[in-house]
Amino acid sequence: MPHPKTITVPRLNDHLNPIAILAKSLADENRLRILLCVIGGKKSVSQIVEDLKLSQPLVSHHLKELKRTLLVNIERRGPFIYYEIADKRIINILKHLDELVTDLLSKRKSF
Amino acid sequence: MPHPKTITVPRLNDHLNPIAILAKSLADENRLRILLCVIGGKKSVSQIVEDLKLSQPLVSHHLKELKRTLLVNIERRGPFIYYEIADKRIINILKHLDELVTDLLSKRKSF
DNA sequence: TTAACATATAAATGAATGTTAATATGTTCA
DNA sequence: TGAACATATTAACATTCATTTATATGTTAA
Repeated sequence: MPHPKTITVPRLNDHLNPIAILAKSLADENRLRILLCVIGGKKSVSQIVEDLKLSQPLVSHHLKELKRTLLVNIERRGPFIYYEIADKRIINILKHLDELVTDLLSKRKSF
Repeated sequence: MPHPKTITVPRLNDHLNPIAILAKSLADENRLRILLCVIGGKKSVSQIVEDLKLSQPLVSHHLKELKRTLLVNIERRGPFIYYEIADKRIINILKHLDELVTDLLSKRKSF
């Protein structure tokens, strides 16, 4: 008869390394822009390049990292390669981070 | 009469830099361990050092970064300096990251 | 096959980062 | 004061990382 409330931080300690890897993948502004850019649905690399005004090798580089950390999925269609968000929950996490950082900053001056 | 559902990602795009900075602060396993270490309440540096078996300069260094990104607060009492979590919402965010990364990894093989 | 296009990869570079060892700063108490 | 302790800072180092430039791979269509 364990009470749910007694479990404060379930198993978090056992997964710190993958959590850190995932956080690192989110720790770059251009990667975040790319992630948000493919929220709406699949987009080709060239579409992302055009939308974000970033160089093609830079976008490919970051897409490779996002793919490595499983945050995006790939689909090849003809000469185009389409990327899409692998799991939309990441957007909610970004929203939570945004709320938190906004509150933290409103109480202090700056980073 | 805008429909709520039309707003997909509210304002997230305007805050990508602080979000990335916050994510970077979470992107290190030792910093995550230190964060979890001070969940329960204020802890001195030497207590953290002993709990985590990390060197004192290393703990001080990471605490400085956690403080810079506003994730911990400080209270000086005598020769001791106590650190505590600034906002417990960060724990929920870590839980969400954990759930997500667990699911992602269960579908694929590895990072 | 070749030309044109889409994407990935490689090499190079500067900057940032995590860690260790050594030292400095700051506080308390005798 | 000075000794003992708690914490911070510095210097040095190796490693990682973001970016640019140049080039390679792969696909389609003529």
